[in-house]
Amino acid sequence: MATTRDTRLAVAVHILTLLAQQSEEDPLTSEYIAGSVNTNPVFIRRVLGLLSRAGLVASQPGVGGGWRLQRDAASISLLDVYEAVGAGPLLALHHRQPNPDCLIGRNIQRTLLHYFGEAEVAFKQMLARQTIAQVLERAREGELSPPA
Amino acid sequence: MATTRDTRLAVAVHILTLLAQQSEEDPLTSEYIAGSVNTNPVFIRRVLGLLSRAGLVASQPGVGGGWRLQRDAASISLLDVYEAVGAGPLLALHHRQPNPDCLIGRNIQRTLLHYFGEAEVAFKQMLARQTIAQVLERAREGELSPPA
DNA sequence: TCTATCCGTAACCAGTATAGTTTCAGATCA
DNA sequence: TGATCTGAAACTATACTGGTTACGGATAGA
Repeated sequence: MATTRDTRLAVAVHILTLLAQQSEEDPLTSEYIAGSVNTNPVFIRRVLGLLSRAGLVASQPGVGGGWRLQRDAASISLLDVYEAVGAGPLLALHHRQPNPDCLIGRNIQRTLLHYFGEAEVAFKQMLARQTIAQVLERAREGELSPPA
Repeated sequence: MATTRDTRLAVAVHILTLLAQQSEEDPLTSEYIAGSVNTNPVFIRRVLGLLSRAGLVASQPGVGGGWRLQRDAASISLLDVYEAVGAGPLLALHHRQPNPDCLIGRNIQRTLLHYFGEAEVAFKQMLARQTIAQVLERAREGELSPPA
């Protein structure tokens, strides 16, 4: 199956939140994590590979091995995670170069880059204020409120 | 060809900017617009259909027909356009339901919805401040600066 | 040293979305 | 009546996401 949209950020945050509630001495395997996310271990390892390259997690192979956080959950912002999974720009420009013989055509892309860029900055600034520790806390709080 | 990312917002803003510099009596055809965007008229008409349903443009069939703005360019924000083209949420959640037997699994999606939602609001608030009139003005300004 | 476990990665596949293309019915105007 | 333009359907090529299988290499423990 595929349902097509990129879910790597959601999965990455899920993974990091799992690791954040785990003790240092008890790493989680990609198999276990896949069970919580409800997907397959290979996809989890692919995402963990991105997080590892960004220095957010580290792995240990072999019996009793698995993954653990490399940084305090309160120091990992969602922007860190967003950048770690390497998502492209939020808004795409034209696939093909617009017509350079047209006033709008030859200026639109630079202009869009400016305005789209401002919106993306606002988006990232908000992500920068949110941390894995907050996500974990809020997920725990969800348990307290009576189920609807 | 396809290059896959959704370019409808970029194309929609391009279209509206073209129409914004056009006089009321001289509508533009989808064929002409396609020439500026450098794509085919059918795709342009598909996007124009969305803008039309949102009340931003109107069409007239027949000889001398075409498209014109229905609202002042200064009153059309990029958020209006964004919503008109009906883009989905910026950040996807998991494709499959996470494991409900896991604390994180059963709370992560609601939690992500909250934090992702805040980032999306910030993004949209910025788009709401930008107008087609500004885009047109900035595209014209680009002409004045010496080419690099 | 041997074996079980776990990572790391490649390869391949299925499902889906974008947008290019062709085609044609219907509206409008001269 | 005929030229022009919209509106929409149908089909296609391309590319992306993530599911799946497979296997090499590292590690720990018996």
